[in-house]
Amino acid sequence: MKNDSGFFEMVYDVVRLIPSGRVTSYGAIARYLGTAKSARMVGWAMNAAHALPDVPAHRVVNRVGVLSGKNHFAHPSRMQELLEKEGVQIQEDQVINFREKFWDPEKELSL
DNA sequence: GATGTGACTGACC
DNA sequence: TGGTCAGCCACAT
Repeated sequence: MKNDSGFFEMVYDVVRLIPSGRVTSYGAIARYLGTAKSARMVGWAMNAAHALPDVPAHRVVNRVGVLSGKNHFAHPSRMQELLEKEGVQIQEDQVINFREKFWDPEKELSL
């Protein structure tokens, strides 16, 4: 990963590595990429990731586990649907046991 | 080339 | 304990 193709590509690579049934935060990805203070950019990248088929943007939520970006999907309920299908329980647009489901690239990829 | 905006986060009051 | 403010960087206009 970490293609020099661009910031977005790096983001996509990380997001693609998120295992099913797990979720991560924009900040975690940003930090992994070295742009911790630019978590917004990750969100921005996700917006563009919308065009890509293999980028599970629904597994990316904000730091408290809220589906902040669900509104950007074709159907807002789609994000929750996909997550629940993968075993992630959602309530009030928020991931239940977010701490348990949380997938930290820095930790999981052991770098 | 300057200005505005955003799927966030951490710090401060 | 909870709401508000500012920073941050890439992309579009």
